[in-house]
Amino acid sequence: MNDLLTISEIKKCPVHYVLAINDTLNVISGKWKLPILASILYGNYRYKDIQANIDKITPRMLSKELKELELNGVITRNVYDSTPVRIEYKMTESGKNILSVLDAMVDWGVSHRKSTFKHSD
Amino acid sequence: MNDLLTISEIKKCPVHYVLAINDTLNVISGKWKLPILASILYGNYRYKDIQANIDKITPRMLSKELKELELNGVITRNVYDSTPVRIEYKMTESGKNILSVLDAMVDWGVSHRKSTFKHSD
DNA sequence: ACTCTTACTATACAAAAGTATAGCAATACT
DNA sequence: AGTATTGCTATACTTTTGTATAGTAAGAGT
Repeated sequence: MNDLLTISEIKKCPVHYVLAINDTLNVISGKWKLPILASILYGNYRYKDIQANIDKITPRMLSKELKELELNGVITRNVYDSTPVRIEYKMTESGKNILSVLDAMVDWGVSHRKSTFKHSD
Repeated sequence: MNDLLTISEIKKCPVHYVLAINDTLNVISGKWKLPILASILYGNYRYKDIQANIDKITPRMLSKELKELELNGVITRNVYDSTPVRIEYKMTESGKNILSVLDAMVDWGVSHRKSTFKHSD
């Protein structure tokens, strides 16, 4: 799916590190992955709620990304036999931990902006 | 360039966090960014060296990505007036710190793989 | 004048990622 | 039978990202 080349193809960085980095990138890259994860984290578990919560996402993209996130073990999909049918997407335990990566990204991003004197954007 | 939507467009997450995350994603996403950064980190400073070091990258992509990384304040470009001309790309101090993000990604990726019992890929 | 080296740029094309718009299937309620 | 709600799928299209291949510019050496 993602055939990013990385450190391994260059020198000694262990292969499983590279795989790990690629896994992580797969989970967070793309236009809608983070918005979706954030929405679920903030308590929107149902398709309609997530859709309403994210401005301008199309149903195609939403279901595509939800499928991928489920496949990657980041969220779960549960069907409840109420009526109308209720389907809930929730973060897995492992999925929740991805916040630590986001924290690292915020930290670097903020200090990088400071040290590089960016004003606008 | 990257109009990733994120947490802010969903709820309360502070805007500068979102900008920070987007900055970070811009620096590491795409097929060649990490290989290039890794190559420079490993001591390949010159265009030819980086190119020789990364299998199958085209000159177009290499110069495109180097420009972007420079623009983003992650690497510097220095021209030395030797002959033939020598140009060196090096990580900025801030650029080097992005390793902390990669560490977080490796950590999550590895433990996620464990907890999800992935075997192959 | 020709060749070598380094560090690229130009043009055309292919593949991947995302958008727009419409419609479907299941169940219940009226 | 008709309408509403939820959770999607289908098809066609545009945009972004990456590839392939060739060529350029500047200086030194022969």
